Amino acid sequence: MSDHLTLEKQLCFRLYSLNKTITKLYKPLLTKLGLTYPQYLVMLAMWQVKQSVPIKALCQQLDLDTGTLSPLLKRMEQANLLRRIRSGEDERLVSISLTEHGRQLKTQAKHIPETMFALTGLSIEEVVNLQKTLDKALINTKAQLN
Amino acid sequence: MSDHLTLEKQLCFRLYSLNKTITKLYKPLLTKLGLTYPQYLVMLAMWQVKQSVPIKALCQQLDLDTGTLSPLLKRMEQANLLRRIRSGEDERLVSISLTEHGRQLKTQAKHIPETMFALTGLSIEEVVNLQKTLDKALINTKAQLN
DNA sequence: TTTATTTATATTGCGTACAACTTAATTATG
DNA sequence: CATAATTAAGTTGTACGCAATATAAATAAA
Repeated sequence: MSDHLTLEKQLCFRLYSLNKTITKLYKPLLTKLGLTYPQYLVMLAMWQVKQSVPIKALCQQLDLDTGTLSPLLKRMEQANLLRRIRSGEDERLVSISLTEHGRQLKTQAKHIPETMFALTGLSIEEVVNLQKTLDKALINTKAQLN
Repeated sequence: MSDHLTLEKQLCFRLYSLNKTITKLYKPLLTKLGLTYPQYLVMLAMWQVKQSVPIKALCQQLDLDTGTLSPLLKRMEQANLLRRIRSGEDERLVSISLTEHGRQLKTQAKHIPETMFALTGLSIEEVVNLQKTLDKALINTKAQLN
């Protein structure tokens, strides 16, 4: 009877649309730091560790494959954000470490989470609840991926 | 004190990640119909109308610009999903209408919304609530886009 | 009614995103 | 030990997504 094949009823379209809109809001903030949004995600991952990280670990953490990360990291190395060093022990491994410039960028990025939170116009409760639901959906959907 | 610059705390990373995961879950369903996810969104929009739709209207509805839609629609025309017809009244306008094949695909797509809902593993209440929060965030963030 | 501005679409260039494939190194097996 | 299987990165090809630009048509202004 009722038609579910409409844009308005699609949860996934909202997700797709909000993701794009938020990325656009990040843009002016990240451009100041010379980063794109996926590059910012790499920086978030790297700022959390003191040592170098193998590319494989970044792939898993960011849920990106090497087809995306390899050229992305190459561009970030050219931008002097990080270095790629092939491991001596296992010549297959390439580890990423931040440059001094990459580490220092963290200071300039400190305000971004609060700024973005404000731009969503959601209350803390709404965000916490949203996180919870998204986490549940993430766990469930990832489990379906084969 | 507490570091907000971590992947785990990022609402936006969850959004980004879930959006990608869901797109991957759509893939096998849509490949059967010869569609990509953005192409499926175009079909959802077109299935709701009987007549032709100007590209401008699609851009607004899908929140995509012509740099994305122009080549996408060209590929869909080549796949015999739709036709692009330049308006006689206003030669600038190009209107999109589905081919017979494009219209008939709707039947094969009918099950997709329910299938995808099941894959999220969320309850109806959770989805309704999620929709509500996403809508609120969408309205707020779009208002910030100048 | 010429000229300027606006509007609709298309094109170019860059950066993801991912499937499929390649290459080189390590580990497992016979 | 030699070979097969596995693993980590990188490469190739296709499709977005968008900023910036181009083009052509319609409207507004002078």
